[in-house]
Amino acid sequence: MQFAEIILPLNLPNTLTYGVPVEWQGKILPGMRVEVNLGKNKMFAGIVAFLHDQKPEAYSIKPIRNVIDEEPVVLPVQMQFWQWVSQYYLCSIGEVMNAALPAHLKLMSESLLIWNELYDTPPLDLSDNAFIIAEALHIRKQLTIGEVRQLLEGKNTSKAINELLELEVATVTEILEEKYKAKTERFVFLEKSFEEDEAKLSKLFDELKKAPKQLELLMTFFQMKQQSAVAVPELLKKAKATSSQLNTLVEKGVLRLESIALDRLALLEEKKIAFELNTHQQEAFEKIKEDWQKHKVALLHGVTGSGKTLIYVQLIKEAIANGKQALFLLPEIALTTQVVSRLRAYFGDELGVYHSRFTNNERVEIWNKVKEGKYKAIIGPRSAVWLPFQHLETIIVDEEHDNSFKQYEPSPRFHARDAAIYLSTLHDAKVLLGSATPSLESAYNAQKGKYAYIQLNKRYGDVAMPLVEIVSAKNTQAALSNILTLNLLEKITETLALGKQVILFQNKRGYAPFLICGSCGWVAHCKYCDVSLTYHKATDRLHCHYCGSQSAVFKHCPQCGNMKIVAKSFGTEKIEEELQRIFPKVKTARLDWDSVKGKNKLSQLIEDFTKGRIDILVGTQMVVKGLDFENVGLVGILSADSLLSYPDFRVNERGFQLMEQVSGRAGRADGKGQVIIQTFNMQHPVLQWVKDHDFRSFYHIESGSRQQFGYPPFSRMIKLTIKHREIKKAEQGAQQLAEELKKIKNIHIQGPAEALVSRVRNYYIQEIWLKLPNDPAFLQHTKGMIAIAMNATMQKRGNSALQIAADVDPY
DNA sequence: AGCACGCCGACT
DNA sequence: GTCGGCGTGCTC
Repeated sequence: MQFAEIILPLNLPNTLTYGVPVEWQGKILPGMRVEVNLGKNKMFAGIVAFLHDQKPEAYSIKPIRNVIDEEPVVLPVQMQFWQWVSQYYLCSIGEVMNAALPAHLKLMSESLLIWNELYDTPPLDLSDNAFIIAEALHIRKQLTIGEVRQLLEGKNTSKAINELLELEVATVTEILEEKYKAKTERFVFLEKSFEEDEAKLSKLFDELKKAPKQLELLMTFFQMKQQSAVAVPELLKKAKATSSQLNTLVEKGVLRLESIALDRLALLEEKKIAFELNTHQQEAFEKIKEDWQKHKVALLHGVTGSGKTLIYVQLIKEAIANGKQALFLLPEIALTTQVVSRLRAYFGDELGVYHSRFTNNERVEIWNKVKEGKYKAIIGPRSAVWLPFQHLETIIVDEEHDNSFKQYEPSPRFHARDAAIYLSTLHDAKVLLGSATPSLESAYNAQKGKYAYIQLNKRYGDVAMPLVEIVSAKNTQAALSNILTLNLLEKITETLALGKQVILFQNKRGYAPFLICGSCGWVAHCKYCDVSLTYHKATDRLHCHYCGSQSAVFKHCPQCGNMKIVAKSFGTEKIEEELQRIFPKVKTARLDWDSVKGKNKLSQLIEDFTKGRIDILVGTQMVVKGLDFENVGLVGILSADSLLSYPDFRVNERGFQLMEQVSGRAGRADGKGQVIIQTFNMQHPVLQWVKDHDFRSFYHIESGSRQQFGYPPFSRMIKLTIKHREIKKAEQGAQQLAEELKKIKNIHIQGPAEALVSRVRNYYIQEIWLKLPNDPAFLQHTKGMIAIAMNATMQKRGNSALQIAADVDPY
């Protein structure tokens, strides 16, 4: 008897063992999807991890019901990759499968209610709900549980269904259906007999003289056939015919219809643009190639606007020329911009894009095209690491420092850059990390000689770096604005007069991030989370930025009854309002999570700004990432202090990266860009580094203090989050986990303690931070021990509702 | 994820 | 007295 270890898309501690029926032996391969039963009556599509012949004794074995795929959908290399992610990031293999496979390749059975044909009409002695279902069932013959739920609006479905089952009005079965549907179109062909027999054909024409419409249809068909395959809708349109006329010809045995699968991703035109690297780019390109002889990973440190993209393009071209594949990772937001169309122009159909905006069917097709090698290169965000590459030669991670490469929720909490570096070892590929402001880790690895280091410090066309001015946030005039300093207002006026655009950056959305009672100091808080509420003028309500809940604005202070409730601090909404007041004729717009919620809002906004239909753009983080605007003369950072004063060891790194990136938005074309940074703390070292564009000083000072306090990259960190609906249970669970962890040698345990936001969506949150020595062999072993400690805590009595999550490298 | 088992509250 | 709420444990 042969057995198969099956991965299911569930958070199970291990694979499950199923029996391989004799008829499938030798036909089942690892990576194929198989249909299996789980529990009483559910069916799943699981992935075969591996086959063996050791009969498990502890439980009875169910057989594999069916083999879904003819060849593996997941390649052996990917399976190794999944395994690594699961071990490294302390999550189950099922969670990895869930993240990695496109939704339409993951199947779970649905219960289907079927009408009992012995009944002519629904019986009358049913309860109201059961009768509603029975009526629908009588007409439709079958309904899924989801459809029943819709019918009853979610109320008491199981009770009503049980009633129908007991009276045998309906029966229930489980169905497992393939979710991916190929897009098809019907094409028209001439029947063989006519094709070979000219006499028969001319006889037909004679006959059809009596049916001029059919004749015309047939003539049009012959005409179109000369050019290409004839699709039904086009034929009908061109011949001005109806489908019944076409059907008559089909019934007469003249024409034949055939459904053919279409490629959803086919490009309309394919032309590839040629390009040349400039001297600096060419030098950098050659150095990368040379360094890759000795190092697997190279760090390309190139200032904003130095033309890194063309170097990437050249590297990808080479990989393709060598018959291999390339992966180009970018922060999600950058994909919405010009980069994709630029790359498409270079690579045409050989480049695939992997996007959150593709439909589930399209994602399956992208998956297949990568697996079949039809796509030679893929550009995508962090999720693109999951694609089934056959043989990668080159991986590029642009904006390598960007924290959107890290997934926080749900598990697997992986970092796409680090995962991609591991993936490269599986393919024996090379990695290029690119950034204007490298992460401290990568810079450290470069300095230690683990990574090669290539610098590109000339902006394209020798454009100068923007001039940064640090101004005191106190320099305001109450009559004008409390937020915008006189310096900034003056510069805005100047810039607009020159016909240039302005970007203002503020890291808070909404109108006022605090609503505080001017009398007793009471602050409006969320009912479900331990955070203050933000006032949004657009909705005239208070919003929680953690759980998304909204509530009405307070007219009186609930604590002291005073009416003097004032807004504290300021968000993007408020800034835009002030701008409109001060510059009534100027066109302003807002770029933040609220303003681009709609489907095409973001690309519309970007286009409007690029085309000069907007003069001043106010935004959060979103304005920083990958947006490439030519005509921006001034960038204002309104509140540097909020970027430099939150409790995290990476605050300086984040602040430096962010401000340096924002500054890079200024003066990309002519180099006369200006940056104004408003602050209450003019002497802050990070501001000086930004002013001088001084990455070296930032690196030396910051890495010195990291070493002194034993923070990464001089150690590794794991954050354990413990959640429970009851505060006592959360605290107890965290305490128990800490006790388990104390058994592990050589780890430093911090906590447990309340999380910074100690309650979200009514769950109380405790945290334990672990510091581990930075030694790969030790880490692997210790992570295993941590996983054991987590499981031991979960399995303690009364802890089943406790949620414990590990976040490895939580940054 | 779903489903069965089991223990406490509000109803016939 | 029972029906059914959800917390708990398990799925090869």
